Amino acid sequence: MSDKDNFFKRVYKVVKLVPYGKVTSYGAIAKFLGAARSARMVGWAMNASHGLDDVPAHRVVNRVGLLSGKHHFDGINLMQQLLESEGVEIEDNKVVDFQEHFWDPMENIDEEKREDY
DNA sequence: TACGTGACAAGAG
DNA sequence: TCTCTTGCCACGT
Repeated sequence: MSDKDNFFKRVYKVVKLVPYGKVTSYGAIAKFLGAARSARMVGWAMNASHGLDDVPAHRVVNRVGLLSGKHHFDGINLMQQLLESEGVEIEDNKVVDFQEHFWDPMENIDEEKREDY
């Protein structure tokens, strides 16, 4: 399964699982995919996800909750607006109460399903 | 074919 | 505690 799908597609699968009103980090996704030190690749995957309507890239932020990818959205505030519409407060390009909104794939995707990634 | 780039994270000093 | 350096690897030129 994962052999056929490239790293990007695996990233997309995880991002799609992020629930409404929640956010996760590049590192968390990278770690989940077994490439903890390849968080940069997750960023690349997000960059390549433009045009893919079903990939909620706005729910992916860096480890401190910073919206480091906002400039890659059509509008500078689009990412913020999308998150706020989901109930996630943003202040200074940063997620307020990041810990409260953080969704960790390592803890929310059961092991059996992980093998599918 | 080869090299530089990149929306990050973690460890070392 | 803060800053710098290294690791990672697919994609574009």
